[in-house]
Amino acid sequence: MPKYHDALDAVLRALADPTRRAVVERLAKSPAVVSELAAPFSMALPSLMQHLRVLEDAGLITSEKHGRVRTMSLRPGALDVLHLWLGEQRTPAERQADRLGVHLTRTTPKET
Amino acid sequence: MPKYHDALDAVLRALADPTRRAVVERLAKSPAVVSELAAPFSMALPSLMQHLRVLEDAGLITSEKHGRVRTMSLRPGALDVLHLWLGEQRTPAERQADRLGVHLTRTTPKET
DNA sequence: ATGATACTTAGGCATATACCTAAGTATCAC
DNA sequence: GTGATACTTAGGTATATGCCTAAGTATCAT
Repeated sequence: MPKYHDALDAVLRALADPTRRAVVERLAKSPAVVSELAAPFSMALPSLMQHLRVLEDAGLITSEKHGRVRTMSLRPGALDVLHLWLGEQRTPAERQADRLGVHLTRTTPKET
Repeated sequence: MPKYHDALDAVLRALADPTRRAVVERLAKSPAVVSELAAPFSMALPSLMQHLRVLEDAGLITSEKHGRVRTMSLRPGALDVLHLWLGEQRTPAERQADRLGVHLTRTTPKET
């Protein structure tokens, strides 16, 4: 029953970390092998690997190993669950605006 | 410079917790006072308050106190930053599909 | 003024996270 | 076979997170 929520939870937890988000951003461009993914970070390899595992467990990425090289890819549609949830959290006011096809200029958060 | 990323980070961290997500979902319907928000949870009030604070610090919700009652509301547009980021993480294949106006039937995640 | 309400503040604790180093294991190149 | 390469596995640590109880503070009701 809580399939959807569990998936959403895993995805959000995974994306809550900057390193993992950076990996997702990189993989959005194209697949890459572990060492390529690790290169931009000052982190030890095992640490980065943990992040990759979290992403894979969340279903955000997939991997395939050929020889000693593992290639990681962003799972197409993996972010759909988030997109879906996001759509449900629109305030009544926003829904109204949607209906009218209005684009509101947002009141900015406080700081510029 | 990292304004956007900081905001995104705060939002994602805030949404990574199920309790906080539940609060957001509740507030998406309408504003509510603290005790209303706390009611559905078995959690002690101070614990729930901490969550509310995280949400407010992330800019997801706002609050106003009148007398001894504090009313919390979902900040319209607060989730825009996430929506935006999400749009950027589409794979080349997905972008292609977008361009064609194609709706792919997703390969489901492994478990039904 | 007195008690009940509706939060708030102030510690404290236990588990979860993010990292690291050291020591494998499997391939690949010679 | 040997060494280099590309991960993997196995602990271990330090901080962050989530939750709690106890003790306020500010309002509101009588």
